[in-house]
Parts: sequence; structure tokens; C-alpha cells
Amino acid sequence: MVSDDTHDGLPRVLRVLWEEPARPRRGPANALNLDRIVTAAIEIADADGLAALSMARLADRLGCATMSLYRHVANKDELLAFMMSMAPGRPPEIDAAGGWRDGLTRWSIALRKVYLRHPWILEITGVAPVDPGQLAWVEAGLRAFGGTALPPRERLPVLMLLLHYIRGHTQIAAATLRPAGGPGGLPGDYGAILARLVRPDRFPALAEVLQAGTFTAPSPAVSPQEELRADFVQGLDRILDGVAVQLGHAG
Amino acid sequence: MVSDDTHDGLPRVLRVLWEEPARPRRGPANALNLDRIVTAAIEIADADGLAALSMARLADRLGCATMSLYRHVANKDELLAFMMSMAPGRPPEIDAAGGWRDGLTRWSIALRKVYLRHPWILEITGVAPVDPGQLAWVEAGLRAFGGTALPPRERLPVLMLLLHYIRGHTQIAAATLRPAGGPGGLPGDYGAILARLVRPDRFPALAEVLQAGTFTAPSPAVSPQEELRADFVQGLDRILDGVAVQLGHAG
DNA sequence: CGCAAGCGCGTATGTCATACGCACAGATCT
DNA sequence: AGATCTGTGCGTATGACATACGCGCTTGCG
Repeated sequence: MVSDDTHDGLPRVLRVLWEEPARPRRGPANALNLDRIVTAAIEIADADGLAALSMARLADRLGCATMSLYRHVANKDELLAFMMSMAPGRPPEIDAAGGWRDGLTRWSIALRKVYLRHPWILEITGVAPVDPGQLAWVEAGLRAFGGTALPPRERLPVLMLLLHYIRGHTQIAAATLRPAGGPGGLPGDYGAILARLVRPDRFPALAEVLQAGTFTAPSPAVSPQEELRADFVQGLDRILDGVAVQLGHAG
Repeated sequence: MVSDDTHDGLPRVLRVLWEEPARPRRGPANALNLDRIVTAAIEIADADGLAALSMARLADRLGCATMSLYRHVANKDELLAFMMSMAPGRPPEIDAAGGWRDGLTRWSIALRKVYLRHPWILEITGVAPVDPGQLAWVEAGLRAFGGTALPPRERLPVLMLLLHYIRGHTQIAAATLRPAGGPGGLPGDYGAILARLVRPDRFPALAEVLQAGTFTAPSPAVSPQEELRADFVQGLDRILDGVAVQLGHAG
């Protein structure tokens, strides 16, 4: 069996990520395997945050000894890389048929859902994505530009701009929705805290926007979730307006 | 001496951050103080990254014992909060005279410089800002809207949108400019890695944009710094185009 | 049937944040 | 001046954590 040598010289993480997983081995039938480990790790991080994910606790959950994990994962950083690649799952199918704006909107909302389900992804100061899981999302997003006149060179920057916004906005949303004071939660009601600390003489512009009801819900009937979602879509439209201007220049 | 009771009931961090620092005390003249500690901590984080900042190493640099630090800082999280508040320094003076677009542009570029100088700020999964240092920047940014018709309620979301973009873009820029393979650095040349891993059959849209030279410098004469800066300003203009549309609706 | 590859895991090491309490300095009070 | 009390610097100890190393076992292959 000649192995695919396309991935020579790459860091071990990338090799494991991009290679076909299955091959028959010696040794005992695996009680443990990479999928089980990564899945359990994601469950812990989802439930209790990234800080609660230790190799010891992970082993505990899997009913094995701590050091057994290291047969399948070189170190914790590698584990995190695997988690990042697996957690987002399959991206939505985007085609150019519905128009670029609808495609990017659906893509953004789907990605926001991923981040809300796995907020720990946002804590990982991940640089640019190199794993198949995340690149599949990039691929899906790029397909929205299919029918447009936007030059290919300018497409990824636009998608990255969206990505930055989605990550930033969702990070704050996730912190806001978490129980106050808890891990990653805000210290009580953010608007109330600001209203106490911000004095009009020192921060006039800030005081003005607070006074105008920036953190006051438009109606008590609107849940924080809905409010944050509406706020997200509004900012998204702002960005897409800018993209529309760019497209106007291009075509 | 009656202390200002405006800050009762707030978390200790906020109280220390917002109170006047000076008051005469008992005990020996302080060899150590909060400013010295935070300044040294920022220096370590600037030079070697957040991971290299341990209480032991910080004490070492200050020529004191590890536990001495805890007389001035409740714990490491509090230290990080102080660092976040002090590191950005004074924001630029923005007034509405030059127009909102120029004001926001200058603000964004100045903030980008802060993040390039202190990349560790981006690693701190900080939620919304509550310290005077960061709020001073928010205040400065909001002043750019002074002469516009944008309703006060809609100003902070726009500023947050800019903030997300600045943070995201600069985080990748900082990682790109770091020595490859080092702490926080990319695994070699990102474009080259992607070109090897991305097969057109599996990632056609991604392959197309790579083929179109997304990661190829327009000219060898352009340094990576300049290229990233130009890319930053381009994305910024995109966002501000969207804000202009919004302003068109408002006024 | 032997053998070695691959596996699970016990033990040990080094790093880290931090609780606790001692001893001392010096300002305040008598 | 002397007693007192508050705040400081710090030595020691603890417990969490990632992880190096090496032992014994299992099992598919020759």
C-alpha cells in the first residue's frame, strides 16, 4: 500500500487532519479512538467552557486513564485543533442561484448558530483556518459569489470581514446570554453597570448613547435572544450594503 | 474621610479601576505598587506573549517574591483586567469637524496600532469593556458621530462592528507578521500551505480564489506590513460604505 | 507459534496559581 | 517615648495541570 505522499513535510496535526482515517493495525482492538476523544472533549467544552477541559477530566469522562489519551493525540493543542475541525459540522449548501446577498446571509446565520452552540471556538485565538472542517465553511461561503462580477481576488477578504463580524458579535452575545457572574458571564447587567460608571462630564458621547436607550430593550416582550439576533442581522445588512457598493463598482 | 460610595456593590476589580488611586496608608513605604506591576506585566506580554506571563516570571522581573504581587492584585484575572485598561493608552482626539468618515478611519487605524503593539489583548476573550481605559476609546470613537444624523441608539452598534473588524483583521495580521512556527505564528507561509492542501475537486471555489492570487503579493516591492495595512484600509472602507448607506436613510 | 507493533496506563516531574501565616516597618495613639 | 495596629514582603505548602518515560499486555501477521 503506497501512501499518498501529498502531505509530506507538513506538521503532524495537518497530516492527521487531511489523511484518510482508516487503516488496519496490529495491537488490541481500540477501546479508544480519535473520534470518541474529540467528541467527548467537545461535549465538555460545550457544557462547561474551555477552561473546564483538562486531559484528566476528559479521560475521566471516557473511563480511561489520562495518559491513554496521548496514544491518539500528541498534546492538548492538537486536541484543540481536532475539536475546531470537527465541531462546526457540515456547512449549508450555498449556490449562486438565490443571489449573493441571500447566500451570504444564510451562511452568516448558520455560522452564528455554530458559534452559539460551541462558544469555546471563539476563545481559541485561532489564526487562519487550515483544517478541512473550517475550510469547508470557507468554501461554502465563497460559493455565494458564484454569479457575481466580484473579482476572485476580492472574495476572500469580504468573507473574512463577515467572519470577523460574526465572531465578534457572537462572542458578546454568548457572554450576554450566559448566566451573569458565571464563567465567561458578564458582571450583572452590562447596561446597568455602564450607566453607573459612565459620568456625562467624563464620557459625554457615551453617556448620550446610553441615555438614548442603547441597552434598553425596545419592549419587554422581546427576549434577549431575539434582540441579539435582530441586532446581528442589522449589522450584517450594514456590511452587505458595503459589499453591494463594491459590487456596483465591479460590475 | 468619607469615601465615594458610587461604586459600592461592584466587583473589586471595577472598584479599584474606577477609584482614585492615591491615599496615605500605614505600613512601610511601598517598594511595589500597582503601576509598576502592571507595566512590567505588559512588557512581558508584549515581548513574549500572554503564555509567557506567569506570576513567578513577573515577580522575577520586578525583583520581588511571587507572593508579594498578591498584596496589590487579587489574582491573575484581575492583573489581566488592569493590563487591558492600561495598555491602550490615550485615544486620539476625534471631533466631528473633519466629518464622521475621517474620524472613524483615524480611530480605527489608531486602534489597530494599539493591537499591533499589544497583540496579547486580542487573546483575551474579553467581553464588553467596563474599564476606564477601554471606555475612553469607545468615547473617542463615538465622538466621530457628533455632526451626523445617525440616531444615538444606532451609534454603538456601528462602533462595535468596526471594533470586531479591527480585532479580527489585526489578529490575523499579527500572527502573519510573527516569525513562522514561533509562538502564535503561522505554520510557514499560509498561502503555500493552502495551495498544497486545497484540491479543486473538493474545494472548487477556494481553489479558484487561490488561483487568482489571493495570497500572492501584487509586487515583490511591497512589504507584508504595507500589504496588510492596505488590506485593512480596504475592508474598513467597505464597512464605512455600509455606514454611509445607513446615514443616507437617516438623514 | 513466536514476535513485535500498538495499546492502556502507573508513576514521576516540572510548572503554575494561590492559600496561609509569620515577621517586620512605621504611622497613629496614649 | 512607648504601645498599638495596619499594611507589607515573602517563605512554605497545596493542589491542578500537562506530559515524559517505560512496563506489561494484546493480537494480527509471518
